[in-house]
Amino acid sequence: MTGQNISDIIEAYLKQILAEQQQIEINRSDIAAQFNCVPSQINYVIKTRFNEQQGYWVESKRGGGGYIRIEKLQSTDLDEYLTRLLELVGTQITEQDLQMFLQQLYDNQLLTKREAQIMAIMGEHKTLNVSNQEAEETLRANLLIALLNSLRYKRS
Amino acid sequence: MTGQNISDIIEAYLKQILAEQQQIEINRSDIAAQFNCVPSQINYVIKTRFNEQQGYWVESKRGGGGYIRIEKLQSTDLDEYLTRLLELVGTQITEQDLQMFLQQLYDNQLLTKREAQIMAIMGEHKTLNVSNQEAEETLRANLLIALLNSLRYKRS
DNA sequence: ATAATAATGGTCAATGAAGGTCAATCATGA
DNA sequence: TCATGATTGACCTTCATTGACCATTATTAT
Repeated sequence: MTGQNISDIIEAYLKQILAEQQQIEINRSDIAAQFNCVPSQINYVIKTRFNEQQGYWVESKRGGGGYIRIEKLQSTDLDEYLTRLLELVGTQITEQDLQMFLQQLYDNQLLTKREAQIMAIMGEHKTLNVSNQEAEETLRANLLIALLNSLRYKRS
Repeated sequence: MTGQNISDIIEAYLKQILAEQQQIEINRSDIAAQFNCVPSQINYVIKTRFNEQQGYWVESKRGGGGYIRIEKLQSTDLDEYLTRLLELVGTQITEQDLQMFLQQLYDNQLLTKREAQIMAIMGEHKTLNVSNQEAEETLRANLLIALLNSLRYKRS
C-alpha cells in the first residue's frame, strides 16, 4: 500500500524487518524520533496493525532498559477451521457449550486431553465464581475465544 | 536475551551459576562492585527475581564474613510443593505474579510449555476483560488456584 | 568480660527511565 | 456532511537505579 501517512510507513518499516527476522525488539522513543512522531503513535500502529488477529505477538517492558517486542506468528493450517469455530462462539457460552467446543478441539487433536481438562476447569462455575450469570457466561466466552485465537498461530 | 539493564544481567549471571549449582553464596558488595552498581541493587534483584514465588529461598547473614545465600528450591513431595504454592497465591494476584507461578510450574515439569502459555493467556488482562482491577486479580487468583488444585489431585 | 569499631547486609524513599492510556483534534474519502 | 482513521499530548503506571540511614555480627582494644 502506498503509505501516505506515518502509521503506514512505520508499519511497512517494521514489517520489512519482520520479513527477514521473525522477531523485532524496539525502543519506543527511538522509533518515534526516527519517524518524527510522538511515542504514543507507536502504540497506535501496534494496536491497529500488529495485533493477534493479524498474526503478531507483542510483549513489552517498562522502566530502564524497556522495550517493545513484536513477534510474527506462524499461522497453522487449521486457521480456517478455528476461524469458523470462533464465529460460532458468540459473546456468551454455558459450561456445557464450552465442553462441546473442547471435545471438538480434542477430537481434532488441537488440544491434548490434559489441556482440554485444564480449560474445562478454568471455565467451571465454581472456578470463575462470579455472582452474575451473564457475566459468568461472557467471561467463559472470553476464555474460549482467547484459547481459539492462541491456537490459530504458533509462536516460534 | 533481552537484558539491557544491570538487574537483568545480574539475574542472568546468578541463574547461570544456579543452573549447575543449586545453591550459591555471594558477598553483596563484591557482586555490586563486579557489576558496577550500588549494593542495594543486589537486594532489588533478589527481591524481584529470586523470591519464593519463583522457586528460590534466600538466607543471609550480616557482619564480618556475612553472605547472601540463594537456594533453588526443588520439589520433593509434590503435594507439599503444590500446597506451598497454593498458600502463596492468596486471594488476588497480578499478571506478573501469575507469570512467575507458571514459569515455576514449567521449570518443575508440572506443566508443559504449551499448557503454561495457555494459562498465561487465560490470565491476561485483555482476556479477562473486567472493569474492576480488584475483581480481575481475584479472578486470576481463582484460575491459578483451580489449576494448582487440579494438578494436585489429578496425577495422570 | 566489655566496650568500641569494623564489616556486612537491609530498608526505604526519591529519582530516573521507559512504555501505556485516553480523549481531543485533525484529515480524508464516501 | 459524516464516519472513520490518524495524530497529538497530557497524564499514568511500571520497573530500575541510587544513596542515606539502619541493624546485625565479628573482631579488636581495654
